[in-house]
Amino acid sequence: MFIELDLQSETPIYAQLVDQIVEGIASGALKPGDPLPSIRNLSEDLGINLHTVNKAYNLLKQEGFLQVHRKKGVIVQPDGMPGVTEEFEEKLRQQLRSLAAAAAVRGMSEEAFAQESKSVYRDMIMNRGGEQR
Amino acid sequence: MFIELDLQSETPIYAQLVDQIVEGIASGALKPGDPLPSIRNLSEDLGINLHTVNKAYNLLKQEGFLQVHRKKGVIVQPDGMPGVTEEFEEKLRQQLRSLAAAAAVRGMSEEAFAQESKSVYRDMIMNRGGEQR
Amino acid sequence: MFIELDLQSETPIYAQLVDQIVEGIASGALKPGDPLPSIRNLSEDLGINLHTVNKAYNLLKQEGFLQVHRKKGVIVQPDGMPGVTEEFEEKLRQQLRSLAAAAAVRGMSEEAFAQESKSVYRDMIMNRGGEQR
Amino acid sequence: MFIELDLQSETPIYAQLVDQIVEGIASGALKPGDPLPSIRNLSEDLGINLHTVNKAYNLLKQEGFLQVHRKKGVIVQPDGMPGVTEEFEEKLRQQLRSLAAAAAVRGMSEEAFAQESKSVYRDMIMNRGGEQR
DNA sequence: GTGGTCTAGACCACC
DNA sequence: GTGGTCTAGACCACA
Repeated sequence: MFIELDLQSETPIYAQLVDQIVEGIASGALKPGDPLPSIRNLSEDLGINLHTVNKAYNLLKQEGFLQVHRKKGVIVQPDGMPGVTEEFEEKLRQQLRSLAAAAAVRGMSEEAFAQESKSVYRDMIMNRGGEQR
Repeated sequence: MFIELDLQSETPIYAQLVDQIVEGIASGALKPGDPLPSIRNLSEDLGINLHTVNKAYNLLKQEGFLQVHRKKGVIVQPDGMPGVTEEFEEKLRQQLRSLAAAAAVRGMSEEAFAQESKSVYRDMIMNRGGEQR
Repeated sequence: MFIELDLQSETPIYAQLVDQIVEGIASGALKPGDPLPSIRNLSEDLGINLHTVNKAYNLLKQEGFLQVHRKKGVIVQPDGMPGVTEEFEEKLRQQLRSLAAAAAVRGMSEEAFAQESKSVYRDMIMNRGGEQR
Repeated sequence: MFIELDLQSETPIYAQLVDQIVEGIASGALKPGDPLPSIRNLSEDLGINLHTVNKAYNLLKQEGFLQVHRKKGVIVQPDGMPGVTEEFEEKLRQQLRSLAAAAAVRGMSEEAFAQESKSVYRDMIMNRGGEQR
């Protein structure tokens, strides 16, 4: 589980963290029940502030992707991930619309766009069950 | 071409403006050469600040989607839209990755995700050549 | 709308803030659409840190009691408060259970307990429509 | 007398313990003079730390709900439970106020709230004299 | 001027 | 040791 941050990026650090952890779960690098580094450890490793990590963890907890366990610390949700809610679909569609519009205007075809989505998804999932950590 | 702003949204107003104009172009509601409302007019209509509209127009100009003429005012790029640059593809992929990860974690299948992308694109394009304004 | 904090209390400051704002809404002292003091103003007035107020506001936003409006700042949810969700009922019952148990053990009767609940609710609502601010 | 802990809950384990023991007394599952498991036994059964159980027992002793004997070990207060003190009433009212406010804002009526309180109390008491352990 | 983000450093409750 | 809370002070994007 490697995390790479771009401190120059305009997307906030905590959001990058959230993204990468979610991708870690999606790719299978992080499995349900797996422990995550403690806030302090991770913040030190990444050279960022503890509150920034805390914010990311909290967001993921709210979304139901992580649990804060009294004994094990922070772990990946072991009791089943949240499903595809109405709310999520709405947000997904809205973001896709924005991307699709930009793609369409630049001349990318419907097939190309769908293909791109498909391959991105596939690349992410690819090595499920593969790397353990 | 109707523009709807959500003043409570987390996405800044200027970004919503950019999105909706791009979608307008993608859908065919706005065609190359079509005039856009003046900064002053649009800002008044929407009840927002001049600077906000200005920022949106400037971004779109930079991306090559709009032209700003002294005489004709702001018009939709008539000389061919920018194509699919390497830079754009990279940005697209990165955003799709984030969406795909969230979708995958929530149990949405590759097909469902690709299908969603496809249908969003299609809905947007649907009435090309249709409504003029 | 007066807010009183007990800095010695073991309930965190941000939680006291949340409570009092919710009580303000319940009592009618705060009406839908009403603006709340800016984070900086309130934190200064109360002599606490800006982040503490921010946390309270954020929690209330998440719960749907407040909105962060791009132009008006923070306001009381104007589009209808969230209803009685399954989740809320569960939490309510759990907390009532704890209170009821302590009351029962100390010899407070069912009627007395229900009566207490009733009168507390009533006192809170009492001057709805009354004080404006 | 079964105790169930939720290690993910926000309420500390010792507090959950306190709650459940009080509920046990209220429901009649634990009667005055009844013995409670030794600290060591209970902590092992629940798979938690000695200190945690100890803290819970101590709090209950301070409140007058338990007695700790050198010989008999820990037993439920046989000499009459503490009554409804001024202090308790104040705490009760304060907590009810917080709950009532949240309920009111979400549109729960005074009757519904009082009814909920009543039924929670009743469910707890229901099988008094019933199960022994 | 607003909220959002980030840092640095501190104390505390819990386990 | 863990996460949770609070403070102080800073910069930035947005409007």
